[in-house]
Amino acid sequence: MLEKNVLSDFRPRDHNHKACIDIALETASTVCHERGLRLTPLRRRVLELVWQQHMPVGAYVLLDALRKDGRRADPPTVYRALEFLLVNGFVHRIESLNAYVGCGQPEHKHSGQFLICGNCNRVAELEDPAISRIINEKAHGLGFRISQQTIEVTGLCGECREYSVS
Amino acid sequence: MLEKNVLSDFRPRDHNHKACIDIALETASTVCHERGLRLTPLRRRVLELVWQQHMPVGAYVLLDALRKDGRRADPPTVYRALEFLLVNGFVHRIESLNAYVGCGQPEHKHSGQFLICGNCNRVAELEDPAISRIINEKAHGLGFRISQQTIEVTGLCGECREYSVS
DNA sequence: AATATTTATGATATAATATAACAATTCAAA
DNA sequence: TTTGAATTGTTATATTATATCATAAATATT
Repeated sequence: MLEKNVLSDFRPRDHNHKACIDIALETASTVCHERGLRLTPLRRRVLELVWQQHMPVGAYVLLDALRKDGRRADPPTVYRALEFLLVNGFVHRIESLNAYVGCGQPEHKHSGQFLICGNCNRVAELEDPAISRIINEKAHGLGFRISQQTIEVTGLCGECREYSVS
Repeated sequence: MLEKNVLSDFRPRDHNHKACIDIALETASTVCHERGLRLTPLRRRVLELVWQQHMPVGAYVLLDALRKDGRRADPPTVYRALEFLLVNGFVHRIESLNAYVGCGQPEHKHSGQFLICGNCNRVAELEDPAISRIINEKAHGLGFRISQQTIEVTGLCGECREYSVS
């Protein structure tokens, strides 16, 4: 079972990933309607491509995929779509990888707390108030006002630990 | 007074910064001697340049500065020096800025927890065990084994808050 | 000290990531 | 249905980083 502070856990290799994609697209569509945002075919396609796997994906990988669609695409095409998706919470940027990953909870704004497996490259996203809170406390104690938290943890996911040497 | 979990607080604009640089270079020199590392003139100079301010500095800014020294320098020159300084803990990389900042505590390995002022660009470095611990706990709870934590918080430092609109 | 070995730097080229700027098109409001 | 705004097309370029091989400097070995 998924703990409530885990927005997305490491997904087993054999899960029904099509459902993940469908839900993400459906959610994005709904949220866009609610907010008067335009999920254009391009933006929708880029979001779908980001969701191809539960791994961060680079902008130029997305660009190549768009070209394989037969579409004319240049860097601004994908960066603008990513900008839209980022600003509206449909994807997060993984700073330590210069890459992008889908977010299943665009309904409410959050920075995301990421566990990144260095072996299989899968990502889990947490949104743990205890983590945010303690960082907030420490920052406030120094007179700092937080606008954004970047929390990216690399290591080995449970599955990869089992197959690696201790 | 500096709390013990704050490796370097936001420094007042009028502090004796030459002392910061001197101490950083002296510390690096000592640590290198202890560990059999070679703090070559180039590496020492790059470290000195990183320490010019308590702000993250980009690789190409360092490159320009090396050239102003009259030295022949190309990207690999500065990236190799940075690699040495990073691996040995004399500088940290700020992932969200693609930039580098000096570390005053190279004696023991740590990832660093950074508060980055979006107004004045100064950085404070924490090493707060409570933050690390809670992230560790949550990660372990998901079967994840951490190798590296990237914690970068952007916002406004106390001084800049005072001069900005609430 | 002379030579061999390792480590560091010089030098050239190119890869990978990202943005600026302006034109054309599409969408939506009036 | 025109008008204005938002989106995408298009070209160019900026920014960040690495690969590779040559040279030089430092250290180790004889």
